[in-house]
Amino acid sequence: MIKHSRQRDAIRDNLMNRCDHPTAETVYMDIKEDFPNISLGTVYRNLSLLSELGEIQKISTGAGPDRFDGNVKPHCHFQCKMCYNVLDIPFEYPEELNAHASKSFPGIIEGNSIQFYGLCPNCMNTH
Amino acid sequence: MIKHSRQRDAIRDNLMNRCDHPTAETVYMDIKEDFPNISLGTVYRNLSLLSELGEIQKISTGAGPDRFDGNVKPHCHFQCKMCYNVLDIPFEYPEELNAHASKSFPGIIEGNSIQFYGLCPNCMNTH
DNA sequence: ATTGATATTAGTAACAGTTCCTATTATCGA
DNA sequence: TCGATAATAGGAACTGTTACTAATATCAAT
Repeated sequence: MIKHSRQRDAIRDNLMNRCDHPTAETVYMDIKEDFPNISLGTVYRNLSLLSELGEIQKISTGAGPDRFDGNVKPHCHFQCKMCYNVLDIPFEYPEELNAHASKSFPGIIEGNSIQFYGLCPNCMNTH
Repeated sequence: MIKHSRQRDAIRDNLMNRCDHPTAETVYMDIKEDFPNISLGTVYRNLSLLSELGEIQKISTGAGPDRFDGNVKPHCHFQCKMCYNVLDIPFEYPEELNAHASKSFPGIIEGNSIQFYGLCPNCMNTH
């Protein structure tokens, strides 16, 4: 049974009201302004819970800490190899991928994640 | 300037002669049979170097340690949510993805990775 | 073959990110 | 208001990985 908690609300709200892809640490620093005593463990615990519940999305990039996304609509991400920033790729998501892959795979495919990498617009211009 | 090393050869060979997606730890344990004194740091260093050189591929899954793949041809991976094993998805890789994404993204897209998740054939049957 | 410059190593310490533990506090149905 | 228990703060512990250092291996020039 899940009980309500003000901290969890704040974490959810923080993610819903931003368009970037913050780390747990970033969310933690932000929420500290309203909850000076909030613990980093609480942030991690609730980010995990919320992503299990499907209210947010966890993005593991392989470079640096995990990111989180309040937008759970399927979409692709891009990580810059230079600044490690994560951006959305705004193109039509290939919805048929799961079905396509299932044909050649004898297990159960529940979902997928597509990530691009390269140079972000910012780093592209300054180097 | 890169100098030859027997340890690096053994690491490369190990990855080339297997079809799974071992972790650094697994490679380390395997190679210990031929190089009892090899250090885990050496394995990590060479796996990084080899993947920078494009001789092998690094797979970051977001669940558990990184995996490595001696097959550098573009292909998709699947990770089981239950046993965390990583498998290949043997379907035609959507080569046009990068070009497609580039149209709607003002940075430079160098590559992508597609990962599926769900239940592997093994876990599907035993649960 | 010997030498010298330096890339690489083994071993270990340090580090980053995350999870776990425990006593205390907040939530919420009865 | 009370009682059961979910959630918390704070910090310790853990996992995967990288960094450090003295010793060793490689290899081009002699």
